[in-house]
Amino acid sequence: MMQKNMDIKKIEKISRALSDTNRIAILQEFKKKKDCLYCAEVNDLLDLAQPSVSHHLKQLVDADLLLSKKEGRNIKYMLNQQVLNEYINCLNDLKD
Amino acid sequence: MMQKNMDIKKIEKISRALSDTNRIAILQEFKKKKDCLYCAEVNDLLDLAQPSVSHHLKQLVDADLLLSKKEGRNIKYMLNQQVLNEYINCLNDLKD
DNA sequence: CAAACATATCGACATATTTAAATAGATAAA
DNA sequence: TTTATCTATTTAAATATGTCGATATGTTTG
Repeated sequence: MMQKNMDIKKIEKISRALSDTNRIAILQEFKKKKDCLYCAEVNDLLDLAQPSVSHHLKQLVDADLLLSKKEGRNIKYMLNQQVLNEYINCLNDLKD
Repeated sequence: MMQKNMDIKKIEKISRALSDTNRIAILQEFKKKKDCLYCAEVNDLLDLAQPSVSHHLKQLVDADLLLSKKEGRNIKYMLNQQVLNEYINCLNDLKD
């Protein structure tokens, strides 16, 4: 079931997570991969030190835009389509 | 004509404009009003000093989310539905 | 168990953002 | 034209954010 009303603090948090070119690039990378991305792939994607990448991934996870799953010593990330949809719905509600 | 691809810097700028509860509240206020908001109404809406409100409105205008029109000594703001739509389209493109 | 690997956390620094007081500019009213 | 009103800009202070080196934690491999 789709939650229609995100509270304003949640909208702020997601917007802030989206307000960085590195994090947007991470999200866009999901289109190229099937349905998941590994931490190491994100490290290769971005021209940043490992702690910085870790920081950006944490922002996205904390905003619930990404889901993470530990697989041995790797971490798998998946796009949280539901939260992204809820966010888009809130933006659509701004119109009219 | 709808521009489909917003560049990553533009997405960042709009996201950042949306990453503040005061600015989100401003945008949500457009639903209650017919199609425009005056600067003075925004001042009444937010519990902030006038220069702070001016700052937030500038962020929204600089991101092209708001259009402004001078009317005498007042300023009228309108939601830029086209840019909002383009932004939403970019977010939709992240899915699948 | 020891070494190698993957990711997270800490500490420090530089830059950006939010806020408000003071002031400036532009327009309307008296 | 003087005064009041509306909005923007400047300046400064507090807080937040992005970055990386160093290090810690957890996991696999030898």
